[in-house]
Amino acid sequence: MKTSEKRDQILSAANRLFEIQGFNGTGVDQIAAESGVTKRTLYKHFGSKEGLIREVLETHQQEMMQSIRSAVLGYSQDPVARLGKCFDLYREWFGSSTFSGCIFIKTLNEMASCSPELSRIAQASKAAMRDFIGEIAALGGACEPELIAEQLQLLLEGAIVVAQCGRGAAVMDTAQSIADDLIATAFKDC
Amino acid sequence: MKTSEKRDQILSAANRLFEIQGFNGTGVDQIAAESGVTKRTLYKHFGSKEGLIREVLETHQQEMMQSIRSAVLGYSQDPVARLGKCFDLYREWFGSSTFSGCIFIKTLNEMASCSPELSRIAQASKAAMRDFIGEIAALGGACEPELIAEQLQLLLEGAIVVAQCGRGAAVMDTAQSIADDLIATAFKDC
DNA sequence: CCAGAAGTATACCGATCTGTATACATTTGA
DNA sequence: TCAAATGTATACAGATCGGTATACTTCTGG
Repeated sequence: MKTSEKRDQILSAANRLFEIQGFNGTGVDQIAAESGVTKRTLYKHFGSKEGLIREVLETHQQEMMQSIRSAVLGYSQDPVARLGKCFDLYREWFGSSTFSGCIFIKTLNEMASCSPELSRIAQASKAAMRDFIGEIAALGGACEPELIAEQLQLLLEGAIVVAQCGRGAAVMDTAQSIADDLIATAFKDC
Repeated sequence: MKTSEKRDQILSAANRLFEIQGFNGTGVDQIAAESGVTKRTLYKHFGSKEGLIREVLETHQQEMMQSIRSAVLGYSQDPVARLGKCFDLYREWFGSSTFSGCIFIKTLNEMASCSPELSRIAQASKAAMRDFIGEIAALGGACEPELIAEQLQLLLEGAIVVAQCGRGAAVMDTAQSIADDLIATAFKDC
C-alpha cells in the first residue's frame, strides 16, 4: 500500500527541490506543482510537510545505501579495493551536474532546532555509512575496523564540504591519497 | 559611521539566530525583537534581509579569522605547534554549549540557489582559512604548503560535520591524530 | 458491478513573511 | 543651538506559508 506512482513522483520532486533550495526554502505548493499533483494528494500521502521530509530522508537513505552497498560489494573482494571504491563513488557524485551537497548535512544545519526527529534520521544516515565502512574493514581483517571507519568518514564528510566550496571532484585527489595511507596502515601488522 | 551600538546588537542577534535556526528559518521580526530594536531601524542599517545576512557573514568571518590568527600566531613560533593549535581551537568550538555547526556551510547549503553573492562570501571564508594554514606551513618551511593546507582543511571541515552528527569534540581525537602524521610528513626531508 | 480508494480543481483559512508608511522622540556634533 | 541622524511605536501592504474544505472524477479489485 506504500507503493504508488504519484507518491514516488512527490518524493522525487521533493528530494530534488530540498537538495537545491533547502527545506525552509521550498514550499509545499511548489513541490505539488512540480510533482504534477494537487496539494490535497500530497497531504493525503504524507500528512504534513515534516512527514514528507521524513519520508524523503528515509527513502533517500535507503536507496543511497543500497546503491553504495551493491556497487562496493560487487566491485571486488579485496577490502582495500572496496574502500577505494567508496571514494570513487563520492568522486562521481561531486562531478555530477546536479551535485549540491548532502541532504543529511542540510537537515542537521537547517532542521536541528525545530525537529529532533529529522536530526535523528540524518545522524543515523551518517552512522550507517560509517558502520558500512567498518563492516568492510572488519570483514577484510583490519586491525581496528572502527578506527579506520571513523577516519575515512572524516575524510568523506570533509570532501563533501570542500567540494561544495568550489573545488568539485578535484578534492578527491587529496582525500583519496590520505585515505590510501590510512587504509594501508589499517591492514598492516595484525 | 559604520559603528553603532544598535547595529552591533542586530548583527549579534542575527548571527546567533541564523546559526541556530538557519537563514530561511529566522524571520526579520524575530531578529528585530531579540535585538531590542524595531524593524525600521534594522532596515535603515541593512536595507534588506540579504544585506543583513551579508554583513553577518562578513563580520563573522572577520572576527573569526582575527581570533584564530592571534591565538595561533601568539601560541608558538613552531609551525607544527601552530597547526596543532588550529585543531585545539576547533575542539574548543565543538565543545562549547552553543555549537550548532558552521554558518558558512549553512550558507552554502541553504542559500546557494538564491544568492551567488552569499555563496561567494562563504566560499571565500573557507578559502581564507585554508590559505592561513598554507601561510603557517610556508613560513615554517613546509615542503608543499598548499598540499598540507588542503589536507588539513579536509580534516577540519569533516570534523565540523561529524561533530554535528553527535560525536561532539571527541571527533578531534581522530582528526588530530591523522593531522599529526600529515604534518610530520610535510616538514620532513625538504 | 460497484464501492471505496485515489486523484483533480479550486477556493479558502489564519499565520507569517519581507518590506514600507506615518508620526513622533531622542541623541549628538559642527 | 539646532538640524540632521538615529531611534521608537504602530500599523499596514502584498505575498507566501502550511494546511483544510467542498465538490467532482477516475481508477481498480473483490
